[in-house]
Amino acid sequence: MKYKFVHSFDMSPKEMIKIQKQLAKEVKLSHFSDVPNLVSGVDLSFQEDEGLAVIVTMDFKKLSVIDVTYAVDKVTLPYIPGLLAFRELPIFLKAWEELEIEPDIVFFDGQGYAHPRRMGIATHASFFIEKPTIGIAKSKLIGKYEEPGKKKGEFTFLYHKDEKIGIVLRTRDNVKPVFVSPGNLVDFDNALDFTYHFATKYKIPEITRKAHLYTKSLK
DNA sequence: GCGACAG
DNA sequence: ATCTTGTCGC
Repeated sequence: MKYKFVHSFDMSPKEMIKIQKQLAKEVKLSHFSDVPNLVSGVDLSFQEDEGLAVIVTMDFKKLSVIDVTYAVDKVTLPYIPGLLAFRELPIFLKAWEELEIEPDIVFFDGQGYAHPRRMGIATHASFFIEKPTIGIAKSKLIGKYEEPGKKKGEFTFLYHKDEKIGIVLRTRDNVKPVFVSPGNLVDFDNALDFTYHFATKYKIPEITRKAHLYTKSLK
């Protein structure tokens, strides 16, 4: 991978923020014009000081699971809003090394561009795996938005300091929306289209939902 | 100073 | 994220 991960335990929050600001300069919200073939969804679960990361790979068109990979490791950092990537990426990257498949896009459970420094976990991860990424969060971290219509498919944009940073998407009728944002190497249209493609009958799009289901059953 | 705050 | 039963609503 292009970037080496600096272990979080010998870093202070200030140093982590410095790294985020540096990486943020390299974010490219460019359009991904191909139709994805294989995509992966990532989710983690924790117990005590151990974390489990699961990567589920699906066929984009068939919406079928074709591979499940995971890794377990000790966690060294507590959850700190804005610094989630430093807590979860080390374990994810361990699982990523086990992956024998090359997905076209990788979805994360959390924010992408919709972050104080535009470096949510999905965006941050892209610099290590060098793949387009998208963030699907169950709640927002920052920003303001108008409530989207109550029907599935309706959406509004999330803004921060007058800049569009994400999409508030209704994936089911009368159910709280999810917060979608491009991670890196995809644009807002891609993030919305690709995520909505996985909005079947549940609030959480199938790609991340499947990962979450495996994360629970594997422990 | 106060409120907000991904997982 | 995690700890957890019943319960309201489509």
